[in-house]
Amino acid sequence: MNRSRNLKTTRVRSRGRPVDEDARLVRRNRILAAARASFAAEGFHATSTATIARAAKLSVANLYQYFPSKDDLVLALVQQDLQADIALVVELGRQGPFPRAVESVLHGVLEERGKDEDGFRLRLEILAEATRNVAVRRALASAEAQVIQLLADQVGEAQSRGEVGREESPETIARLLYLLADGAASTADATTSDGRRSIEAVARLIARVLGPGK
Amino acid sequence: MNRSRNLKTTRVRSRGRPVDEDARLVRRNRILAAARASFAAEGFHATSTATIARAAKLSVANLYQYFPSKDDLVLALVQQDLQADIALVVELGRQGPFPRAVESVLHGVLEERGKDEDGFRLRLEILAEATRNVAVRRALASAEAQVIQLLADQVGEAQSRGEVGREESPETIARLLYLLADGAASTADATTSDGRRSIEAVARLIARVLGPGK
DNA sequence: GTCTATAGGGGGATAGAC
DNA sequence: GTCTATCCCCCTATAGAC
Repeated sequence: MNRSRNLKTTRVRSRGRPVDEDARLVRRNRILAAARASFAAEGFHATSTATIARAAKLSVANLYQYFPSKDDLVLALVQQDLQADIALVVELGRQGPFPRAVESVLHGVLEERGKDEDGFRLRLEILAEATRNVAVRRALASAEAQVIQLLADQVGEAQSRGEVGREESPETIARLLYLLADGAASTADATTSDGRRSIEAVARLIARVLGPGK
Repeated sequence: MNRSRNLKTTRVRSRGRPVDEDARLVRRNRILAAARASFAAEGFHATSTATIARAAKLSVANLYQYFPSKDDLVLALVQQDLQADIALVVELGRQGPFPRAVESVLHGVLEERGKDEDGFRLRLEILAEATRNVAVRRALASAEAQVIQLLADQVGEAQSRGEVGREESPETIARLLYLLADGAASTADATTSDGRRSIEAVARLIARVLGPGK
């Protein structure tokens, strides 16, 4: 739609014509959403471009007008997902005064596993892919560093407010939270009620020992 | 080698002829070793049977005499690897009196990541595969339950010896250790010296808070 | 901009010779 | 028991019509 038919010139560059950028973005996001569901269901390598195109309701050739290769599509999705992870951690860390925020983080991770199963499958897929794909590895390492830094900042502020003991550095505590969240996100039986109960117990234990000096 | 040429009958069953079972086992293990390296390098789905056969120095058709399908080969490897994980955790938990054994577990996991990189890549691959392959999922859930149970037993004994406080149940503490180990095994920057240092600090923190009553 | 059709290359698995 | 040769399907990516 909105085709200009009086301009049949082959190249129309650098004179910022509209070109329906909005429609392009909408379609791009539709592809990403389809790719997300497909990759989560079958993994990056077992998912064909045809499957994604079908889910996004366009042709394979058209898909290649939006992403130059399957690898580029994978990377775009990885970056989008890592950003969501960062946002989740930050959001969770803000819930309540700090030692209890630890419980919020772990509890929130478990909640998310129920609500956004695709997100957690994708996360495992990204961890595995990072061991062999350089671009994915870089994106993951960067996101990881950001999350730990953000957590450390939150812990530092909580220490200033006297909500968390000063026996350990903010970095160490942040790392501890990250390891626990990582574990809770990967553990197979976090989908069973027994598994979730145990993880919540761990969260309470950690919150208790992190409290202000005894 | 050792071919019997006077028995050209098609089926030689149930009259337990030698049939060189030993050679068969050797070859089977050579295939598993080749598959392990190949799967770790490229992942289950991106690795072709031709790649594995080449690495094991036999033909694809011959490989199919040992494993009826690629899926069966994957599953055999998964089970072998999960057994190794269990053995590792048990071994690590035995090193030293308990609160310090926590440090041994995390330290040992980091050591292993350096020594057996293939093992850790495979572990991520297994976690991802478990989300879509029922047989792999079952094997993983079973191994996970075993590891947590073994850890809980060790913690319980340590509590009897007064090495660990009784404020928390053995199961909760075991789960905590499992989550940390899981996190340490997945975390991308556990391969950097900064990352390792932080994780060791976490281990010390946990060992300290688990010590016998204050 | 979007499509259909197809190129060009591997993939898993097996038949049949030796 | 092991191999070579091959079947048949599906993959990523592109050419060219509309």
